[in-house]
Amino acid sequence: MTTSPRGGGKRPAPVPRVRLVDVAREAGLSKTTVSAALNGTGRLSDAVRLHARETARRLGYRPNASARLLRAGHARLIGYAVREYVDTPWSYMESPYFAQLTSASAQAALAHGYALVLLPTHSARDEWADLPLDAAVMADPLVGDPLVEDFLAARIPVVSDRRVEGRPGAHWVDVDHETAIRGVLDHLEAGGARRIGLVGAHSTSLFYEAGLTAYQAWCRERGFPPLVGLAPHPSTQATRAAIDLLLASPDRPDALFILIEDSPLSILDAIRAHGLRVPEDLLLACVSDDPMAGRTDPPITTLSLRPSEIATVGMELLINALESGDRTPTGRLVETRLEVRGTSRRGGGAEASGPPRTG
Amino acid sequence: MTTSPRGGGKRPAPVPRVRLVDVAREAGLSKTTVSAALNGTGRLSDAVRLHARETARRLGYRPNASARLLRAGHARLIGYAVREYVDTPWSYMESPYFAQLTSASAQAALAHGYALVLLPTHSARDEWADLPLDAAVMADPLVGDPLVEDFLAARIPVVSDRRVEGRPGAHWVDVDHETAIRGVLDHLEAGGARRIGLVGAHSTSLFYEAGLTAYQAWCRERGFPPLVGLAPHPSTQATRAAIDLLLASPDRPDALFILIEDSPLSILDAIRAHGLRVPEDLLLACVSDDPMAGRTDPPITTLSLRPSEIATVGMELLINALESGDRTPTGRLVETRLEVRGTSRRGGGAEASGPPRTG
DNA sequence: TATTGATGCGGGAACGTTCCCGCACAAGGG
DNA sequence: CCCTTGTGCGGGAACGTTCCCGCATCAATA
Repeated sequence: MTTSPRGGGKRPAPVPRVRLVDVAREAGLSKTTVSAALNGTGRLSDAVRLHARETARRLGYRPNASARLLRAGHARLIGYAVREYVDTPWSYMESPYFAQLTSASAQAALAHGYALVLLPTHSARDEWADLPLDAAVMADPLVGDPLVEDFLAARIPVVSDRRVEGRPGAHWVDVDHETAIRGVLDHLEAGGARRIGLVGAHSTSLFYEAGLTAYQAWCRERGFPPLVGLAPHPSTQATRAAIDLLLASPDRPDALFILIEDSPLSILDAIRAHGLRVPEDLLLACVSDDPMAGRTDPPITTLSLRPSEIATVGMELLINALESGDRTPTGRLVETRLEVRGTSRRGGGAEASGPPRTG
Repeated sequence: MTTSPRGGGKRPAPVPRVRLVDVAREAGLSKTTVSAALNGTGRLSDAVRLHARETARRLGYRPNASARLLRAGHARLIGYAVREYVDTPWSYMESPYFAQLTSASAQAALAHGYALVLLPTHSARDEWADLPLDAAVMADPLVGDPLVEDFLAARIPVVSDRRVEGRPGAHWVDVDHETAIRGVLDHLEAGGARRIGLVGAHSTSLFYEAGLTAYQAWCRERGFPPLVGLAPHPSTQATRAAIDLLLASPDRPDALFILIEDSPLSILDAIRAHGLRVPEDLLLACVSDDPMAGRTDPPITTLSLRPSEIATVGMELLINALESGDRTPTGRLVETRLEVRGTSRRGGGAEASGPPRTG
């Protein structure tokens, strides 16, 4: 249904936009003078400046953004794409990590006077070639990501939230996976766990690989058995299946560390379906940035990857590189944060010391 | 070997971009010809077209987006701002409704060849005046929203997800609140409820007002007592307090309809804290687009506002208006969807008929 | 041979802005 | 009275692209 207050429409009437030169003519000035008056530049008498501004206001003049851009040589526009969910292009907003990364990126960009453009996951060159992008944020890039290659080839600086080799124009921010993982494992061990199961996923993402490697090294050092459940992909169903597999095993873990950022509720459900109590029968820690994790019963101990922090730092790096014109790659590590909550504390006592930090 | 035309600087090496004219010179052609060759336009021999393309490829030519925009007169860029959360500028991604609205908007825009630019909630004119925006999406605009006014004044068409009066360039998509609310209430009544409590919020959003009005009218018709719990603002804490108030009352409701999109888990918790079983002691229906609602125990009956649908239809309206140049306001209603699940079905029987639709 | 039409390519204006200049004029010092 | 310096404003080129033309050339037809 369409509300159309006036049925009989004439031509679309392509109202010509009022340009700088229109204002100039109306004011009896040159466009140079009007431009200077509006921008607060140049040497002008107050009378002329005021007159120009008043005329512009009266005519409803709006400068043409495209023309400014062409002159300025940059658009103050930053592309943003999440590369992980290539199959399900737009579902990443459902992930708290990416939701926070996205909004924090937009916020950080705007704080520097840039705006963020949302690109689709599967973005091909022709999707953004027409966009005057100055830089790009690539969340969870693939290895040898073609999209990243495209940007670099176009000499558009890129920042990603995964460590990459130093190539000109390719910047990165990441967390110290090894330290973070070990921090969680140490914490679970301190809570009495001796058989810590790890739930990871097959993925293009480096995160799971790094996590698995660190886990195995840690187990070897401690002489603990490595108990790994691997989901074919990081989904709720697959995660649950992996958990089931671990918990159904004859030598069941006494603690679980979920590397996959999944719904906190679903994870608790999966465990309870095996008749296990948390934390009495099983300690639990999850990688998650879902605020919900703090509101479950019991609240879940989480390792936060700190997407907001990553976004802020990454944008800093990116804009630094952009405005200095320096293409030498830069990178920074940000600290993860271990939020110790009920699922990893037996007896519900106060936590040992302040929230341990890793990194 | 190219003769470096501009910038004989020893500074950070501002590598001169290769322009169309550079390709033309290298290929021994005119820029007109090269342009036509690359764009697949004009009348050119295959030999020349190939040669031009090859030369462009060899030199790594990338067309300047800003220049194209200036020529084309439009940027194919659409602004996007969520106006509801003015106080907490970027937190809207945590709401499934807005998360879905955002990603669906970006997706729909791209399907039409447009890209979405994320604007901050509190966006002032100077934040986007430099952006070559062709149109804008305003999610949950305020009444007489100054940002909307700015856009309209700049002759930039706007679409919002709330019904607005017909002003030139202002388009809208909305759901039929009345029908939707009544649909839920009818459903709860059919499940045996006679004392249906409503939890709403004070807000700038029309949604709560419309909901409350429809509810009160419905109760009057049925002769049911209106039991309303109002949260001062739509937050988890305030919602819980409102629920508590209703459930602690001596004449407790036998069903609850939560108008506020809150965490499904938190709502179930709030009810259970009163020692009530769902759906045995209390039927429950919530306005929510959180996929989690389908995975709780029992799964929650929800009224979906269908943000993806709203975004898709809205983008259609917007781009239609944009490309036709027609500023006469248009609007469309989309159907809500009532997902009947466990919390509103006593005995866990199969549902009466297919998922009732409203609208 | 002259006329027409089609084909292949290039010249140059336009898009709307900013900014480097240059010019006119006034004031002040020698 | 001339020279210098400073002030106020405008002319016009650039930014890099697209696209409307016009000018050749050549084949086909009268």
